[in-house]
Amino acid sequence: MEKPVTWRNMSDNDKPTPQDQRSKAMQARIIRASITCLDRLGYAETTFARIQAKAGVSRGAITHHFPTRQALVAATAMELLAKALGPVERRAANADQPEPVRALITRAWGQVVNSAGGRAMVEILVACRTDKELYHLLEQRLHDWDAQSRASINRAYRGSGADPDDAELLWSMTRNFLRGLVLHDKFVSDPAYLARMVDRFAGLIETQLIPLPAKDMP
Amino acid sequence: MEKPVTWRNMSDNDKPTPQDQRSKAMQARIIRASITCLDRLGYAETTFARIQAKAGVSRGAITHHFPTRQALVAATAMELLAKALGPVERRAANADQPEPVRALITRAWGQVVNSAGGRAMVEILVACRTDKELYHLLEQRLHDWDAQSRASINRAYRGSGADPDDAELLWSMTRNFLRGLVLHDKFVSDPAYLARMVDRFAGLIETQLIPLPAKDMP
DNA sequence: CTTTACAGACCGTTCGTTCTGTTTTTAAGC
DNA sequence: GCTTAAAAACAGAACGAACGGTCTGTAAAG
Repeated sequence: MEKPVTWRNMSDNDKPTPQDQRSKAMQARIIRASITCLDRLGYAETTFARIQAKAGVSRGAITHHFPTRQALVAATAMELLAKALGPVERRAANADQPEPVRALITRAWGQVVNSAGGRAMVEILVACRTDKELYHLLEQRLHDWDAQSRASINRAYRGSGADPDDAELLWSMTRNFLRGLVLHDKFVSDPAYLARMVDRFAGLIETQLIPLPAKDMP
Repeated sequence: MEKPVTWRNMSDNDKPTPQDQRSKAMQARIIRASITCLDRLGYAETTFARIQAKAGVSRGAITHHFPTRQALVAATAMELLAKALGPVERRAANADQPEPVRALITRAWGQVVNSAGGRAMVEILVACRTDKELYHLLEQRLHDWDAQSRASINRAYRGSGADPDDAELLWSMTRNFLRGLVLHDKFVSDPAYLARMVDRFAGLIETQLIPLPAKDMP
């Protein structure tokens, strides 16, 4: 009752005990079901009962690891954020310079935003707008993630705009644009139109966001 | 009990009867409260009880005009969509040619998307993703509105891209970008960053979307 | 023997919807 | 115009379902 330690302190380099492994596996299982529910049912319908059924675990298992619904969704968001940094930190195949901007944007769309996890993240962000308790749990992490994402871009690209932080500005715009596409889907009857929007947008950003040669990277 | 005729047939040019006026006023009052609730509480917390309290009307009044929650939100969406076409169809002050693109985008952001109605619309679009009943009520209207919005842009601007429908593609991208900003707010600590994103984006679109002289308009 | 990991019953609240009344407007017969 | 019956516009009680959170009990790990 004292404190529901959702994440054990792993700073000391203990080997993970069997109990830790079991806990981590259970949490991962619950979070995976949470992502599916958020994507397919939305935040409001992502209830304990739904996740319980989808994950095939008991009610007690969920409430033990995540005392409130907001805590569960927050944990889900952190999991998604951790995975979402992949494309930004990826280097081009020849590693001599960063990935071309068009390829970067295309992959960010196809593999991150336009996936079950990406759509789940949109649900969480929308919920953050009105659920103060959820936002309180996530605010710091979202800001940290944003800073990390911008720093990664600054390391590998430069912007052609006036401001010195133009590269991260352009990348913030790109993330924002791709996220919006999840909702624009409802306006168009032809899904291919979204791909055209991505392509046209990538063409615009491509002229502004220039890959830095590897030797110029800090 | 037969059919809850929410909208009376006004195709014939009768003068609106007192009862119609009263109905319309009540519906507007409920919808106004619905917009406020959607903006401040989100779709999930926009309940009959909340709207009832905010609008100061009885439960029966709401259920009489809107038999289900989805019907109420759908009516709210139609109201918002009707208002949202304003900036697109507006002409420049001198009327010799359409409004400059930068001014158009700035106004679309400040007066449409980044307003209580704009944020409410984002909530509705997100809800459409997972609420099939709501989406069924709105799908056709959303597609029609999309076509109307694109047609308005095509009438007053031309795109500099390869495709003949480049203008409407660029405008779809702009709408999508501005909508996403409502959520990007949660990532940044400084709200002014959103304004910078709008400005940078407007600068990009400005080079691609060219106002047509009035004489060239159909 | 204590603590953690789970299991599942339980509870007060709130939800959307349905329903039965009451008042106001409309339409019809005269 | 006046009377009157039907219909529409509300008002508000009632209901079952489902929600999040809590609480007690059991097995496994430390």
